[in-house]
Amino acid sequence: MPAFYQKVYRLLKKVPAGKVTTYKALAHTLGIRAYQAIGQAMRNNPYAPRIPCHRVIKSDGTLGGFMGKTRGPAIEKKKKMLEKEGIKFAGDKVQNFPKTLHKFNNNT
DNA sequence: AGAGCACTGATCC
DNA sequence: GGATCAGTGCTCT
Repeated sequence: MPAFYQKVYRLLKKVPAGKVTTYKALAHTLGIRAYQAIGQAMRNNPYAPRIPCHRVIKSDGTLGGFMGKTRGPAIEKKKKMLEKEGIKFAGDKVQNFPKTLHKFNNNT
């Protein structure tokens, strides 16, 4: 797979449970501004269960879209799953978003 | 070479 | 405040 994907997955695996990250953060950590490229990596997601793609949300605090549908029943399940991890939601958004947001470490 | 993407920021209304 | 347009960088066909 492309090195770019590996970077995304590796960073994503660094995200602990009970926390989430955003496409913007991932892209910025990778040193790019193409947030959409992150989405493509998620869509491929060869490590589905290993890669917590559901922990990746939009910078707005909303989950955005996961299963190809921006608003579907699937995303609601993901939301519940995140809640079980300790993440709280304020309606359709994440509570304590900046606190729930995981920060990546540039120095590896 | 061309189109696309699970986004984001800016502009228009 | 909500919806649409444009931009972005990388990938696939």
